[in-house]
Amino acid sequence: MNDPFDFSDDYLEPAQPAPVQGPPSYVETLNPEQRMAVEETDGPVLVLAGAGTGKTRVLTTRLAYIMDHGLAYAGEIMAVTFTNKAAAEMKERVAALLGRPVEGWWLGTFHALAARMVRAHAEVVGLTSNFTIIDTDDQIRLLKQIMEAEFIDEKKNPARNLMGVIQRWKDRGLTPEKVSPGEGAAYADGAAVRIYKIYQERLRLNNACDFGDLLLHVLTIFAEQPQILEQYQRRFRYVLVDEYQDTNVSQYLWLRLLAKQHRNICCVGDDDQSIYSWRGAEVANILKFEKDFPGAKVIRLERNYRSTAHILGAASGLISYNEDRLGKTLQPQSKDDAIKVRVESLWDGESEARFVGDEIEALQAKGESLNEMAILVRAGFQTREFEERMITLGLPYKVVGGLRFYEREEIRDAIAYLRVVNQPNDSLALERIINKPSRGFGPKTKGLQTLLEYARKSQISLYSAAMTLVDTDELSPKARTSLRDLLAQFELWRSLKDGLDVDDLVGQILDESGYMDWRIAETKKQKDMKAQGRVDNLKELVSGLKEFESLNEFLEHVSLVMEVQDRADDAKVTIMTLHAAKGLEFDNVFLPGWEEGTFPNQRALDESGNSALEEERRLGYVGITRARKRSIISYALRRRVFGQYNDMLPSRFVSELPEPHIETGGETGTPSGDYGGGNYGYSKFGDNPQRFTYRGKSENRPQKLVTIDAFDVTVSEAPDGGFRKGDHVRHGKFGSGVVLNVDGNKLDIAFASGGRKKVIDSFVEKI
DNA sequence: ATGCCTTCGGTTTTT
DNA sequence: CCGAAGGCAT
Repeated sequence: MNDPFDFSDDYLEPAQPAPVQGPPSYVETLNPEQRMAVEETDGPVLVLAGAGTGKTRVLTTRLAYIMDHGLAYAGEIMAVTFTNKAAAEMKERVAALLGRPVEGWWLGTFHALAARMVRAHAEVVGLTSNFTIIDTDDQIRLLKQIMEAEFIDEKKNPARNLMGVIQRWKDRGLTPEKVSPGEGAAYADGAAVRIYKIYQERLRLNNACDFGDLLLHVLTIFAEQPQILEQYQRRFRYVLVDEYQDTNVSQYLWLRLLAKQHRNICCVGDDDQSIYSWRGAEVANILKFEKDFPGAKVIRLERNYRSTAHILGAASGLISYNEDRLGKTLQPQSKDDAIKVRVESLWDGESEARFVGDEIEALQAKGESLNEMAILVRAGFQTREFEERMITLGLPYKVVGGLRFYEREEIRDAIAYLRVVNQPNDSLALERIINKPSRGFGPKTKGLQTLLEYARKSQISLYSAAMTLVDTDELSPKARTSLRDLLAQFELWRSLKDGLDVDDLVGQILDESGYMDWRIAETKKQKDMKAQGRVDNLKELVSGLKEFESLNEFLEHVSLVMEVQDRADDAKVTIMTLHAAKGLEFDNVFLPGWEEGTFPNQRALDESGNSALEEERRLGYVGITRARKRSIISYALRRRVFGQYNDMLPSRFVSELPEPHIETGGETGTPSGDYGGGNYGYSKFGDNPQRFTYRGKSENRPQKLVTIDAFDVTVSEAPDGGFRKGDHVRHGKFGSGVVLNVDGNKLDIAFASGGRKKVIDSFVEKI
C-alpha cells in the first residue's frame, strides 16, 4: 500500500523507460473489444465487462499500455478498487506485464486513496494529519453515548439502525447540513440529523473519522478549497475505476471531480452484477455514465471465456427480466454444451442437502475435484445444513467467511462442558471451561497452577485433583467455594445425564453453569458481530441436539466431525454466500434455496419492492455465472422454517419428513381466524375457506388440501403421462404442494403451509 | 372454544 | 411488512 504520508510530487521526474513504439505484444493477444478498451485512451470510457469476459486483464493491460506508451507517468495515474485484495492483484499483474514494479502511482481502495488526500489537507476539515480511523464498534459506542446524553430512547431507535441511517447519508455525500429537512424528520422523530451533527463534532474533537467520512471529507475539502481540487485534477491524467457498479454517490462525485481536467476516466463494471445497494451502492451511477461524461465511449465485453452456452443462456434469461440495465448478451466461447443447467425441486431443506451431497459424490466419482465445487447460498445461516450433510458423508469442506460451526469458540466451550459431564477425567476439557465464566481459575492464577501441579505430581486427572483439593486449604477460600460449586454441578448433571433428553440436559448445563449468561453479558457489552452470533450459535447447538439419542452419541458425532475436518490440504467443497462468491469461479456450482422467502429474500422484497427483486435477480445471475460446467439450482417445495425463533427446530434436523397432515374439516360457515395462543389459519384464497390448525412445531404443521384443475398448476419436472400421485406442483396462489390424488383433470393437492405468493414465477421459472 | 392485541425477530459486509 | 407465539378476555 502507498505510504499515506508520501505527498512528494516525484511523478514530475520522468524516471521511466523510453516509450514503447507500436503495440506491445500483450495487446495483440486480446480480442477486438478488449483491445479497444485498452487502446481507447482519449476521453471517458465505460467498459461493460460481463462475467468471465476478462475484466481484470483489460484493466491491468490498459494500465501497462498507458505507462509503456508514455501517455502518463506512474504518478499521474489513479487506479481505484474496492478491496485491498483487488488492489494487490492489480499491482502484481501490471508489474508482470511491464516486467518491472511500478512506483509512485495512486493505486488503492477508495478509502485508502481518500484517506491519503484527507491526511494531506486534514486542517481544512478540522483534523490533523495523524487522525484515527475508527471501526464499527467505536462508531456504535460513540453514537450510544450521544443518544444517551440526548435522551433518545435506545429501545425505539437502536444505535445500530441510526448508525445505518447516518452511514447512508454519508454514502450519498450528505453532511448534516445537506440532509433535506423532510428526510431528517423521517428518522428517530427528527432527532437523527441533530445526532448526526453531534456525532461529527465528537469525531472531530477526537481527531478521528469513520470510513464514510474519508470520502465525505475529501468532498468537503474540494468544495472549500478549489485550488486543492485543481491540483489533483491537473495531476491525474488517467483515472481507472474497478467495479464501478458498486460505487456510492460520494465515490461517484469524487471521481467526477478528479477526472474533470483530463477527462480520461475509464470505469469498468457490470450493471448486472451490482449486488451491494444495501450498503449504499448506486446502480444508477453506471446506468447514467454516458450522461455524466458526455462523449463517453461504451465498450461491451460480451465474449465469455468461462461458462458453457447453457449456463450463459440461463443466466441471460434470468437477468433479461430486469428493466434497469444497460443490456448486453454474453456470447459463449466454450464449445462444451453437453450439460444443461439443472433445476431440481426437493421437498424440504434436509432432502435438498441430501440431494446436493449425493450429486457431489457422483461428480467426484466422475473425477471432478472437490476444489472445483461450490455451494452458494443466499444467507449465512443456510450453510449449516450443508455442513451437516458434508460431515455425514465425510466430504471435506470449507465455509468461506466464518469458522466452521464446531470450530467456533463458544461451541467448543459447550462441548468441553459435555465432555466433562460424560467423562470427568477429560482434563483438557475441564481446563478449557474451568474459568468460563470466571471462577477464580484464570490461565495464570495461583489456583489453576496449584490444581495442575497437584494433578501432575499425583498422576491423577484434573478433576480428581480438584475433588481432593476442595477439601484442603491449598486453595484460596473464594476459589475453593466456586470450585466446590462447580464440582457439585457436574455431579448433578452427570446424575441427570441418562434421564433427560440431550437438548434439555445441555440447555440446563449452559444455564446453571452460568456460561450462557456470561456470553449474553458479553453480547450486551460488546456489540461486535462475533459476540452477537455466539449466543445464537449456542441456542442452535441446543436445538440441533434433538436428533441425538444420548450425550454419548452426540460426542461421538462431534469427534468424528473433527476428524474429518482435521485432514489438512485435501481438496474441499466450498460453501459460501453468493455475495462472497462474486469474482470467483468453479467448474460445478450448486445454488440451493431458490424458493421464495429465502431467495429471493423476503425482507429485501418487503423493504424495497421491485428494485430489490431486480437485485435478487442480479445475485442469481452472479450465482449461475460462477460455474464453468454445471450450475445446479434447487429449491425446497415445503417452506423451510428457519430459526426465526432460536429454540425452534430447524427443518434440517427433522429426521423424517412427516406425512402431509390433511385436515379436511371446516364446514362452510365455520368461523376462521386466529385462535387461542396460536393462530388458526384459514385459506385466504379458495372459494370455500379451508380451516387448518396452524400452531405448534413445524413438523406438526398441517398442509392445506385443495382440489384444483390440472391446467392451473405447473409441475416442476413434467412427467410423460400427465400428473401422478406424488408430483410436486406449483400454483400461483397456493404456492407449492404435492399431488395426493388424481381424478381426471382434477387434482387433490396438499399445499405447504400458508398461501405463498408467487415470486418464484418471476424468478426460477424464467430460466 | 374463540378472538383480539401485543411482541419479537428477520440478509447480504468491505473499508 | 409479516408471521409466529404469548397474554388475556370472554
